[in-house]
Amino acid sequence: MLFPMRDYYTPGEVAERFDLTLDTLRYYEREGLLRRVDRSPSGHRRYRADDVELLGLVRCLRDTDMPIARLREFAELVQAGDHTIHDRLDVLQRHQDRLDQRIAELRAHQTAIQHKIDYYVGVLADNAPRTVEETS
Amino acid sequence: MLFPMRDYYTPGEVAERFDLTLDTLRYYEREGLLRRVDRSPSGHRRYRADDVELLGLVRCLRDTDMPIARLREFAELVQAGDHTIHDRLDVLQRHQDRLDQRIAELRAHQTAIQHKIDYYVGVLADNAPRTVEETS
DNA sequence: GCTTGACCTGGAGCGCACTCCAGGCCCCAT
DNA sequence: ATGGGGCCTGGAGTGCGCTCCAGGTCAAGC
Repeated sequence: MLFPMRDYYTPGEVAERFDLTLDTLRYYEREGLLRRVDRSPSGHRRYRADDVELLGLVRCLRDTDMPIARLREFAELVQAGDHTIHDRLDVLQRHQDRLDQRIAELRAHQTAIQHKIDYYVGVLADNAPRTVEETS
Repeated sequence: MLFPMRDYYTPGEVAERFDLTLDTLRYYEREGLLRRVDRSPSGHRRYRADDVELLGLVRCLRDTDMPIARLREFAELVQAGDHTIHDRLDVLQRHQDRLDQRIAELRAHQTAIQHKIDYYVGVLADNAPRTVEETS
């Protein structure tokens, strides 16, 4: 099994699972995106299953361009306890709405770029036959 | 008319049209995203219709996250003349492909986030009725 | 006992895309 | 003639999100 169910995970395991560097992992912790992670007797980090789960969500949100500052706010809600679930939902739902907008925007721009492509293709089509004639 | 057909446009007009600052406009020129723009006798920039058109495309590509460096390469192709149209098409088509990928990625993450939202909604649904009983 | 490898810390550095600033010029309206 | 607006320049500064580094600790294997 690539990522077995266990009590604790090492930094290396977690970094590999989410394709993050150790530096980024520590950076996220410093920035308050994760709670202060447990340590082994020798001081090495030990990520619990719920750290890993939160990190999965963090990764998802970062990959969809949620800024670190908002992720920190979300993480603070998570730490504050179950009574913040409504607020968390709010954060996530707003993010989804922004994502809808962003996707629509990308699509619109993509259409505009396609028009430019079509225009260029037209230019090539107008020129290519002439080139064929010239070379024949 | 908001943006009349004219020989030249002022920096202010162009900035407003594309919702860019004058600083950004100058920055783009410095970075080679536009050719060296014409000047009035007093040294003020005068954007021609084709500057404006290219800027429109630049805006589109930037808004879809094409990095400045690649935009510069594209702008160099534009300046190099009509024989680069094939290369320009290549740049644009690759960008469209990346955009397809990016949109698919955003959608996938959005689905994952939706699962989290649904989970939270479930938690609220499990708790709310109990709260109602308690308060009645 | 020594090396290797995974990890630790605090802090500096980086790349990108702007963004801001001081000091100056020209032109037009009052 | 004076004041304001719009623009000019070169260069410094900003914010974000990492990323890198030096110097150190610890545990396991040869």
